[in-house]
Amino acid sequence: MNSQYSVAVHVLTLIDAAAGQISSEDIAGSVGVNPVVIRSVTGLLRRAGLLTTKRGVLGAQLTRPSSQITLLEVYRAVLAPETVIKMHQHPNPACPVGAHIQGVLSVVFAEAQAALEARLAQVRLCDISAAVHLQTG
Amino acid sequence: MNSQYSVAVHVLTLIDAAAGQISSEDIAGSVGVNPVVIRSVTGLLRRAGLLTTKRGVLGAQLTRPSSQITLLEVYRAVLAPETVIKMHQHPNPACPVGAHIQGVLSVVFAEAQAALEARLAQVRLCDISAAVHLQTG
DNA sequence: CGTATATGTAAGTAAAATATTTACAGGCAT
DNA sequence: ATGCCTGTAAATATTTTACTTACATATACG
Repeated sequence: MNSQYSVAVHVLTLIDAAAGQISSEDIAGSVGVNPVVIRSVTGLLRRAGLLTTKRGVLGAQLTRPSSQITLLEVYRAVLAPETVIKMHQHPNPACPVGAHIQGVLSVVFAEAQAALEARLAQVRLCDISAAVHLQTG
Repeated sequence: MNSQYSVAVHVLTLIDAAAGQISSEDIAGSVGVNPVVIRSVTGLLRRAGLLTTKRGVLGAQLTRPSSQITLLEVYRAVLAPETVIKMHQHPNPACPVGAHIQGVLSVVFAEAQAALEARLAQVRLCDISAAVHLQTG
């Protein structure tokens, strides 16, 4: 798994706090990466319908209040892996266990993934913003 | 995340089915990797107390019935990541959001991880064995 | 006792996934 | 028209993962 998901939440938190008036370069400065990385992430979030941006125009706007955006939606937006648990790729189909282990494990891993996603669905972007600003004092 | 976890479950399933009388080369043939990879995984499982092996002696034995081994124990045994969700590494401490986002996200990610692990704790090795052998017919 | 065979482990190489950077196109505003 | 911003492609670098080779160590059996 890459760090796009974590970056995406950071980006959305900044946009939420800045009320949209923030450049990809400013965001990049806070996240600690190249502005190109930020624009790549905002592109994913835009295609997922979580924010709007315009070529040539500074800023980004959330399409909904942060109280109506869950971390699961963000997870899906950045095309994070279907299952975070990785499967080995070349079991031997000539072996009874090798032939069926992937099918069995894919069910188990999907259940574990569903449990993880259900937890992410319970956290809203506004919860992240609130927690961050609490610590800011 | 690497595929050691998935391989470990496969290995344990084979040992369970073979009642211990199986070589790392045979296991490698079923898993589809080099025997060295198998011995590396059995090493982790041995150090975690899930099985015993001996230098020079063919085979591996589970230390407990497969009904008393959960997939969470296997997960921990192979030193799978503390959290499967990856965090970005260099947020800017001079920015209020950058300074606190890691602390906030680490809590959220830990909760999601706990949900995933709780699900893995509910699956026993014998459940995997049973599911595999059902499909074998 | 010594040979064959098994596991344990280190080390080196190859391949793949991530991260980073450069370059530039497209669009808006003053 | 110029400057500034976002969008995107492409190249490079870095890191992680996978795979392989080599060999040490231990046991069993003739």
